[in-house]
Amino acid sequence: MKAEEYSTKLIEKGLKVTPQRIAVLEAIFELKNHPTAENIIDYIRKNHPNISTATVYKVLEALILSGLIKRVTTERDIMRYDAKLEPHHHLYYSDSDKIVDYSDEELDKMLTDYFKKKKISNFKIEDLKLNIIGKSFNNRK
Amino acid sequence: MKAEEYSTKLIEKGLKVTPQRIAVLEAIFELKNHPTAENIIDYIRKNHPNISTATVYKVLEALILSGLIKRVTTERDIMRYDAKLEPHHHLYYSDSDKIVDYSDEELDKMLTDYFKKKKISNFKIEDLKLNIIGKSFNNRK
DNA sequence: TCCTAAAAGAGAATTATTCTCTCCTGAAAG
DNA sequence: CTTTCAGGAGAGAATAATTCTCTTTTAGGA
Repeated sequence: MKAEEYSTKLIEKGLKVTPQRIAVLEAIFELKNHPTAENIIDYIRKNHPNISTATVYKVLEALILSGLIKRVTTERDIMRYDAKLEPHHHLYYSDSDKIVDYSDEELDKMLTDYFKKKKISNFKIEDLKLNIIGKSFNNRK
Repeated sequence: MKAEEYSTKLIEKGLKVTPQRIAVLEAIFELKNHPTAENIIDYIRKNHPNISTATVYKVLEALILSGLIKRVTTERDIMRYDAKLEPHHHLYYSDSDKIVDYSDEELDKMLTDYFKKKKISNFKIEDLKLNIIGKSFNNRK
């Protein structure tokens, strides 16, 4: 994706366009495996050595508030980020820190249908995310 | 639950029984809303003022490894713990930090049936956890 | 009762994240 | 064209959660 496209995304959300914001957006879109803030900072510093960690954290916060990125839930005390906005679920590898996107419209339909019938008392569902925990068959990660 | 029962749990897992371990176990079982380490430490200190934070963290780690408790996934950088071992899902309140257990055998059956038919390539499923995000209808939390 | 490995304890160290305060920039107003 | 002003960026300190290191204590079997 080109810098111009990242600018467009920012403008659409009413955010000011700055080189740092483009760099953070680019990092999240390029890095696979749902990067941590540290991964993002390392990636950006290759081309942009002077960016401050505080700036990256502030940009991440702004991007989340605007809805351009999301946080991924984990069991660890490190936050991870996700550039994919379409509804999707995650495969959590129990033998590594790998997290892989899993999209499945049939599953989504089944789940929404299920909760259309089966209400949870005093709870209005906004989103459903299935965490699929497991590992690959072969030994290589 | 009585101290004796916590001892039994520890012994069953081959863990040494100590007052600190019983206190941590008791805290997690008594505290609702999936406590943080801080919640647990505060609770224990009421009866056991000298316990060190490092001990609590070490006990939590040991309990997780033995399978007596679990960590709950969150989007935050604070770890939370869960004493409930039966398969269950969680309701995440989007307007507070509340996390509530949600058990639903019918849902579990539907999901396992679904993934019995629909395999994910090169992935062996070990567990399925649905994160249900939403909020209560009324304003009170 | 004694012995030994495991556990607890204290406090420092580490790590991730957030805060504070200042400076800069770019658009808008005059 | 200059001034103003608000939002953003930056640096470094501060904070908060967790982990580590080293020493002392203890549980539980011999």
